Amino acid sequence: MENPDISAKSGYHHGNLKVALIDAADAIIREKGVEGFSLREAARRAGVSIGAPAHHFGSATGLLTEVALLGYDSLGAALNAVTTSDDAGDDLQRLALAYVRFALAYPGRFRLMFRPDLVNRDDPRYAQASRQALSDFAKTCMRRDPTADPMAQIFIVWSSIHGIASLALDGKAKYLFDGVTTDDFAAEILPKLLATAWPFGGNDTA
Amino acid sequence: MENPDISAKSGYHHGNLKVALIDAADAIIREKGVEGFSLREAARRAGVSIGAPAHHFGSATGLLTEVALLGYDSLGAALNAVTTSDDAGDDLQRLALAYVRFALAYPGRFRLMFRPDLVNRDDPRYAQASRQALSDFAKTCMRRDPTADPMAQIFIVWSSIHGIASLALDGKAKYLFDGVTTDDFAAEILPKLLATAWPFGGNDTA
DNA sequence: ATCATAATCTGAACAACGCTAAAATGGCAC
DNA sequence: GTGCCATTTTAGCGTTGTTCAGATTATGAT
Repeated sequence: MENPDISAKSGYHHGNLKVALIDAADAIIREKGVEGFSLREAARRAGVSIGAPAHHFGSATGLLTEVALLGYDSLGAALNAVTTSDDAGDDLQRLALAYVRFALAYPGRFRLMFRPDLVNRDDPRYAQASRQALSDFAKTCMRRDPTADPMAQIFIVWSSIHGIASLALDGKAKYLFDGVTTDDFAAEILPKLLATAWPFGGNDTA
Repeated sequence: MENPDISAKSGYHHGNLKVALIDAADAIIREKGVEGFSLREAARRAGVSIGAPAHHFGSATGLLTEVALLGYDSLGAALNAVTTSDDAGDDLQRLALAYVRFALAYPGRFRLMFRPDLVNRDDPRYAQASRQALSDFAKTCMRRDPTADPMAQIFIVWSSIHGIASLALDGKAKYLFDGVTTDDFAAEILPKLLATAWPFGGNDTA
């Protein structure tokens, strides 16, 4: 199931244990969600003893922080991959779509990224990674309405997107839209929703 | 700290163990957050053996579900307590303020209510409680714009509010608004933010 | 009042977890 | 080769949720 050449180079020393553990943790979270993760199972999957991770990460939080950082990287990449135009409203709409689809495609990663109890947010790389992931997003916000207070605008728009992602991930969309599958929501309902009911999509100050 | 007459009626039988455990769990969550909760400590606080809760709730999830249900009740009460006017936009704004303030005032309860791994959402009372809590809110949404698709509108507005609450609770407001305390955010910044940058506050279709 | 039955609670056991520290092992510079 | 240092193992501690046999109390029928 996983990349076989990641684990076990040879002998007593693993050679690549740090990234092997991160990969194992990410895989567990993808398969069984954040709550299904355990440090011991990550060690097991990496083919190593239960005390080994401590040397590289100190604690479970240390390992999960690395996974969360990768999560922010992949979110940033997903947002960075959306096509841009000269209409900031359209761009914002596509960014929102990508944000929510990322959450639905990688629910474990996404949940982990916003779990302050599982992640060490004092790590300076955390602030850096989250800032970086949302940079395109922030730029587009300000391009859409340069007159508005930047912080206020970004916070409000981000909140809206993040709320949609969170509630959709928690199955509230299913609950409101009467038994629609996650795939249908991401493919059909969500784009329509963003195009019609979402107030940040149009070009207000063209 | 807790209500003393809740625990321990007399002798072998507790007499009121079910609600005593719910109260204990709620208190733990208030003091130490959702992650600080443990079934054994709830039993300890109720002055009862570690196996006792199982009889009433089956599992930890069972007990936490009861706490979450009370959480929805208190959220519904908080939303129900906001003053209403003939301007649906203003009302929506006040409801949003109350929603976010509830999340900031009861962070443990709020987080628990949206943790599918800790709560049994198949319990029919769960859907009922969450529907009930948001009923005022849904009504005001439709009063504000009767022409819009009800489900779409409610989902979008609720998402926005919920996102603000979640991000503020996670300290992202602190991160965006440069070292502001939670109290300052709730008292000063948030009302201003909702009045100016929030797109659902004004009376669009008066 | 007596007694069977149901409800309630105890206490011990089990498997799993995160974390810690001492010991063992292997690679590497010298 | 030898000694040092990073790495990994192993064993142990304290904690958790869950299960279950048995003890205790309440209830309701007779």
